[in-house]
Amino acid sequence: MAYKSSDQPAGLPELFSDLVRCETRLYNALNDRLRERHAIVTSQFEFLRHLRDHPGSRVADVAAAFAIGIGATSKGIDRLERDGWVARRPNPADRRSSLLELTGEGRELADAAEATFTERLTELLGDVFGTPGGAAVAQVFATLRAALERDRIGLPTG
Amino acid sequence: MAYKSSDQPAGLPELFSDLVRCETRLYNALNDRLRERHAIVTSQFEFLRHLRDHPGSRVADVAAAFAIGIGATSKGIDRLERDGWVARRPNPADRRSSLLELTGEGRELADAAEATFTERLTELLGDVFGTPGGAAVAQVFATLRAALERDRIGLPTG
DNA sequence: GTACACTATATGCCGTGGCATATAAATCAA
DNA sequence: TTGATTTATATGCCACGGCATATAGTGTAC
Repeated sequence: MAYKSSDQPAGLPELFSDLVRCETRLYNALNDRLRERHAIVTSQFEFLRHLRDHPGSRVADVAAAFAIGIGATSKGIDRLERDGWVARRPNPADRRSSLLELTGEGRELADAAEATFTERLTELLGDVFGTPGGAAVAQVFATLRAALERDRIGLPTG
Repeated sequence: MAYKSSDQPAGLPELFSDLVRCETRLYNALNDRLRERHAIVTSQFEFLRHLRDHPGSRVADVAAAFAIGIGATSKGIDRLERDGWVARRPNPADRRSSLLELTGEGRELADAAEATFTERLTELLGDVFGTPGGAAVAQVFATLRAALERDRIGLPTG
């Protein structure tokens, strides 16, 4: 049976606070390391990694994947393009949109930054999540993410 | 034994992606509901709730609690003060700082917004976390948060 | 094929946070 | 005391995201 909103298990607000505070600090710590080694921040690394693993994405595809606005995504891609890491290719099937792909430099950066990212993340989370319990937590969030995406919850306007 | 960074359990990057994407969508969904009912967003609610529960905090205390910069915190408090929800009281022990507290309106808003917040959060997370496994996840993040705070990881500069 | 609705993206304005700096006050050394 | 150092906060500049709008291209009905 689905949870009724009249049932309010104590602990959900505390869990959300803990999640947000962990995420803030992890993001900051990853930013520090990526900035010092590669002169990019985590959000840029995530774009690069996504485009490496999903070449030919359109701006709207990227926006949907990250649950951020299309305008913000367009501007983020502008910056990566200005820095020579991403190219907009004409979309033969639809001249309103472009197909995005990494340049050679962009791919090198994505790979190098990924090593740094994974190393730092392992320092930060390995003790807590490198356990059977950690795998269970990962499963919970994969499930939650799939549900939020299926129901299109929390997408910005534009 | 602590995790060595040379061990890189597959799944940590995926877990981090899932966490960030869940958090983005949850924050957006909570923003929507709080904006429509109380004309505030989640970050403002979190400030109000914190000041309600920790009256007499200084700006630096709030910044540390949320792992954001002191400047950003000062400006956030400015806005809450401008809207009549927070007051800066002179700190008798140190005239450089102020002691923060909610006004009567601020307290009413915090309480009303908390009901909305908890209701929406329960709709969003009740099914996934209202279970014994959910309690275990909560414990993992409480532990992680405590470790990050103890080691002062991920604090912005100023 | 032309008008009309719809879609994809780019752009402008605004609010907000990070970071560097300025200012005021407290603390410490002599 | 007084001068140097440190601390707490406020402020200015910049980057970035949300939202609204503009523009260009697509699809559809007739």
